[in-house]
Amino acid sequence: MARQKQNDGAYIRKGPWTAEEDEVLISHVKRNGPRDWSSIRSKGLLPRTGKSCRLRWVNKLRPNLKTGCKFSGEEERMVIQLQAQFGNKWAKIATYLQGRTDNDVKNFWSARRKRFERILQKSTSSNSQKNKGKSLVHHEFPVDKVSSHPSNCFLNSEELGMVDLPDLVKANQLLNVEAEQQPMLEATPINMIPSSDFPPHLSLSQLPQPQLDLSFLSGCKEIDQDPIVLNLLDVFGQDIPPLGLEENVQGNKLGELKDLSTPDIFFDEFPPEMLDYLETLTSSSEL
DNA sequence: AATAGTGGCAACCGCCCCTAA
DNA sequence: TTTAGGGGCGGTTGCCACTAT
Repeated sequence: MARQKQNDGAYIRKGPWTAEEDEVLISHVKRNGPRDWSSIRSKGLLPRTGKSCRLRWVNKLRPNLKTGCKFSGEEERMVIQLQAQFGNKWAKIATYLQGRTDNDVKNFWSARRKRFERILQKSTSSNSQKNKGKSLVHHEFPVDKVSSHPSNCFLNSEELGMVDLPDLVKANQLLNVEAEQQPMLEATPINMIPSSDFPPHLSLSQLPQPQLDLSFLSGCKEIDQDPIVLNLLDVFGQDIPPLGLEENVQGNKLGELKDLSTPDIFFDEFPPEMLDYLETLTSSSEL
C-alpha cells in the first residue's frame, strides 16, 4: 500500500481500498451525506484525501451502481449518440445512464477508441505488405490532406504514407459525415428531473439520430451484401445509392471533408457493429 | 507451458471552477 | 478584489485476468 507524507507530517494512504476503509466511508456518508470529503481526513477517520474518498464513493460505493456489468447494446448506442451531442462530457453522459458512472463511460469509450486505433493500424500494416510493388490506382489520397484530417491524429506519418488501403478507405469514408448536424433533440437535462434519484433512462428513439453517410458502401461487393451492414443500413434508415465505390470515393476525397472540430467525431457516428465488422475485414485481409 | 496481446477496471493526477474568508 | 481550499471532471496510468499464439 503506497503511503505519502504530506507537508503537515500526516501520511496519505493511496492505492486499493480495503473493506474496512469502505465501511468507514459509508458510515461517514450515512451520517453527513455525500459531502465534506476533506473532513474525513481532518477528523482522522481515514488517511485518505477528500478527493480519493469522493471518488471511491461515486465510483464504487454509491447505491444502485451496475458494478461489473458490461454495457448493453442499448447503453453503447446511447453513449455514442450522447458523446456526439455533448462531446467528452462523461459526467453529463453518465447522468443519462442509470447506474453508470463517468468513469464507466470514460473507460468504455477509451476501450472502444483503442480498439478502433488497433483496427486501423492492422489495416495499414497488412495492406502495406499486400501492396508492395503494386501501383496504386483507386485508393490513393494526398497524404498531407489525409494527415491533416483530425480523425487521423492517431496515425503517425509513416502510417499515413500507406493510406492507399481499401479497408482504410472504407473506414475513412465513414468520416464523411455532415459537419452541420441537424438540430439535435434535446435530451432532458438532469436538473429538470423532479424528486428522482436518477435521470430517466432515455430510449434510443428519444436521442438524436446519427447523420451517418453510408453511401460509400454502394458497389462494394464485399460488404454491401453483408448482413451486419444491411442491418446497419436498416438501423440508420438508408438505402445504398446506385453509385460505384470508386466513383463515390473520388467524389468524396478526404481532403474535401469538412473540418470536424474534434477527433472524436470519428467515433461519434460509428456504430459498435461497424467496429466488429472492420475487425473481421482487417483480420481476413491478413490471410 | 510460456509469453504477448488485449480488455476491463480502479485509482491517481492535474486542471479548472466555485465559494467563502 | 484577492486568494486559498474544496470539489468536479477529463485524461492517464497501472494492475489483473483472460485469450491467443
